[in-house]
Amino acid sequence: MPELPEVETIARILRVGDHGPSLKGQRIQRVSLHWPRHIHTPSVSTFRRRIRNRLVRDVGRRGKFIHIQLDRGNLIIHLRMSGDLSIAANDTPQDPHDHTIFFLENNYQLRFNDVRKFGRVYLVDDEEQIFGELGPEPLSPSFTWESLMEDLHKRKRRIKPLLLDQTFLAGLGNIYTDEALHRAGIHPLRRSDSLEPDEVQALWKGIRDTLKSGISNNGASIDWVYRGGDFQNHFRVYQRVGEACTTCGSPIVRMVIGQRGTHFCPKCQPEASI
DNA sequence: TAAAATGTTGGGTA
DNA sequence: ATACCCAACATTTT
Repeated sequence: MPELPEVETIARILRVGDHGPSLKGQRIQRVSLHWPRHIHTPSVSTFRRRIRNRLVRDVGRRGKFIHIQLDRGNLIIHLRMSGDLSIAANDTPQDPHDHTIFFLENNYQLRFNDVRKFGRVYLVDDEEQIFGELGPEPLSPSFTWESLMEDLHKRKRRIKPLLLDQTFLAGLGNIYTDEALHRAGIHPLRRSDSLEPDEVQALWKGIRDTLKSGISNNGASIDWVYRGGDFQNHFRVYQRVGEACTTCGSPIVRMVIGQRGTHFCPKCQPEASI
């Protein structure tokens, strides 16, 4: 479940606990690797050695990355398409897709479940090794509509793929990008440097409102991956092809842009003046 | 059955 | 250097 609100929801659960202990304050005894290619940095053997006996100081998020601060170094995890993290007691039966398991001192485990195996795990001294290339955090106070307009006008790209580019803005994925563009009334093929100030303001607000709504609903739970999130019931365009636009009633359409399915309302997001 | 799925990355073209 | 396309990664679902 990989976009900003889902990652934020998972990070919060790890940080404060849910119906069980939190990860914060726990010590990692060892790691069990059933799909060693999960480990991206450093080498698998070095990773095994360096993760032992590390104490978890805090858990946070940057873009779509989970950031686990240790007493020495940083454990950083990207869930990609199908990853999920949970804390489970040792005696809770494992799922066949629990590929990377961290054993904790309190007889619990941090389990990285990942059906499609696209996820990645990093252990680095300086988190900027991983976060350094990321664009701004959309919910941070330093992300303003003026800064967004400045960045948009530096480029000449179609707005949808640009918003998906994590070096441009960190955290948006396919669902929240489509939802944000609909809220802003902007066609996904519009050129970034063609957006007028009032459109940029609407986009800025659309992005932030969509993400905040996603977070307050604990993210979206779709397909076979379920986490208790509810945002899938609030989609206005995503996977609603042929259904009525919540604003004007027109049928939602789908097209492929930059190899990603893209959903929008042709009336509320007019193609005119692309 | 072929297509598509919440993501990224590397390679190639213009 | 910028913009864009395609394939790849691995698995499941429609």
